[in-house]
Amino acid sequence: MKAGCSIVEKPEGGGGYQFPDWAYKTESSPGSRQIQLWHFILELLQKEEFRHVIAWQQGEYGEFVIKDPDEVARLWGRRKCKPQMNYDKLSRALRYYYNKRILHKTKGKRFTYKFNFNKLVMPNYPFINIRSSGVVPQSAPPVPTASSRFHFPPLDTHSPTSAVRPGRFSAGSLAASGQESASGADRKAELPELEDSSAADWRRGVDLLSSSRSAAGGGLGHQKRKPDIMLPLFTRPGMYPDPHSPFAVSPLPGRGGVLNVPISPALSLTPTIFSYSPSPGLSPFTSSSCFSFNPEEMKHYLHSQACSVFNYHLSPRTFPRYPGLMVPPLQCQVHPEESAQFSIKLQPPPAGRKNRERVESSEDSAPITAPTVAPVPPRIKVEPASDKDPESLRQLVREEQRSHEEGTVPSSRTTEEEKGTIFARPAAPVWPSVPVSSPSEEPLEVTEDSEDRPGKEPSAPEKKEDALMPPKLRLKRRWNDDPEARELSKNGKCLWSGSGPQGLATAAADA
DNA sequence: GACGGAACGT
DNA sequence: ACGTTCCGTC
Repeated sequence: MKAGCSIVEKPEGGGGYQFPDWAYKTESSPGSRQIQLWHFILELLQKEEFRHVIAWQQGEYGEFVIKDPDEVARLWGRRKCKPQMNYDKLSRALRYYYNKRILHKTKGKRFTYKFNFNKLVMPNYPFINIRSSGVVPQSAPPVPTASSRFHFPPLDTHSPTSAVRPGRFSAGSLAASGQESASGADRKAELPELEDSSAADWRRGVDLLSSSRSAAGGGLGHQKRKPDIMLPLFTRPGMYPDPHSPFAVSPLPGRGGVLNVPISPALSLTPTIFSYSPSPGLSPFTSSSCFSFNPEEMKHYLHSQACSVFNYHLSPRTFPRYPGLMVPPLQCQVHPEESAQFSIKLQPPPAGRKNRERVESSEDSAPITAPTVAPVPPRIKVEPASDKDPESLRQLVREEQRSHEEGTVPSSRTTEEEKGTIFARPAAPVWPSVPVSSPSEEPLEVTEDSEDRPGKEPSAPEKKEDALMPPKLRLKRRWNDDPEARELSKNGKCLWSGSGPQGLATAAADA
C-alpha cells in the first residue's frame, strides 16, 4: 500500500476545519476510496491559504479559477501520491466531470471552471437537527449580490474532543456520489455556458444521483449503495459558529475536511430549512445515537423532498421510497415502484482502439496500407427518448417550477419565510482575513476517525421500510441489523485507517 | 489551453 | 468508478 504516502496535509488541530468522518468514508469516495478531485477542489477552495492558488470567481455562482495550475496539480498529486501529476492530467480528470455534470468549463476563461452545484444536490436525511440548527455557508462561492446577510456568531471551536455533536455538521454536508451512468452524450449539445438551470439537464443530473439511491431502497440496500452527492445546505443564518466552516464543530477531532463544501451558489438560494446528512449508510441513523426518528421528522423529510422537487427540478425519483408518507402540499405521491424504476441511458462502449492498434501494430511494417479493416462502430450515444418518469409528478413539478423559478422561494418553504429573504440571495461571504490559525499550507487531510460509531441502531429509515416489507424479510433484516451496521462502520473505518492520525502530519513538510 | 479517446491502474 | 497517463486534434 502506499501507506507511507499519506500525505497529508495536516489536520490542523484548532484552526483547521473539521468534518464528520463520513465525509471520508467510502461513500464519499466511490471507487477508489480516496478523495475525489472535486472534493479536493472544494476543499482548496474553502481554504484561505489557497486563495492564491485557486479561488472562487467573483460574480459567478460556483465558478472558480485555478490561479496556479501547477500548484493545484502539485497539491493534488501530493494528495494522491502521484508526484507526476500535472495540470494536464488534472485537467483531464476535471474534464471527466463534464459529463458527470459536476463541473463544466467556463469557456473563454482560462483555468476557470464551474461547479454544477445544483446537480449535485441530493436531499438526504433532513431530519437532523432540522429546526434547531442553522448552517451557513462559509467559504461560499461568490454570489452576485452583495448583501451580506450572514452573520457568524463567534465560534466555540474548541471541542476537538470526541464530543459528538452530530447536529452541528449534519446540516451541511456533502457526500460524493456515484453519479455516472450519465451519458454525457448531450454535453456537446449543450450551450457553452448552459447554465445549471437547464431544467432538463438538471433533472437529469439529479436523477442520476438520486436514482441510484432510491433504487437502493431507501438507504438500506446494503453494500451496493452508491454514494450520494450532497451539498451543504445551510438552514438558517446566524447559527453557525464558524464563519469559515460549517463543520467547524464537527465531532471529529482534527480533521481537515474535504466535504465541507462551500455552499453552492445554487444552494445558497435554497430556501430549505432542512439539513442534509450523508448517505444512508453513514446516516446518523446508523451511526449516531443522537438522531432519532419520528414520524414528524419523516414528514418533514418528505416534505423537504417534495420541495426539492419543486425547487430544484428534481426528478420525483429523487424521493426515497416512503410510499406511506404523504407530502401534503404537493400531493405528489410517489409510488415506490415508480421511483424505483428508471431507465438507464445507454452508452455504447467506446469503440476501443485495441483492434485498431492491434491491426496497426501487426502491420507496422506496412504503415499506410489498409485501414480497411475495422468498421468503426458508430459512436452514437443512445439515449432513450423518454425519461420515463412518472409523468404526473413531473408535470406537477414542471408547473410548479414555472411559477417560481429557480431562485424563487417556493411557498412551501415554511418557517423560513418569516425570516424572510434570508435565502433570497446570500451574499458571498467575504472571508475576511481568516485567522485560521494555520500558516501551514496543507489543509486537508484526514485524520482517522475515531470510533464515533456507537453501534447505534439503524433505526429510522429502516423502521419505515420495515413496515413495507414482507414480514419475512423484515425479520431477517432485524436480525441482521446490528451486525451489519457494525460491519459497515468497520469497513468504512478501515478504509481510512491506513496509518492513523499521525501519519497524516507528514506532508506538511513539503512546502 | 482545452478537449476527449484510449488504455491502464486501483 | 475514478482517476492517471498519453496523445492527437482543434
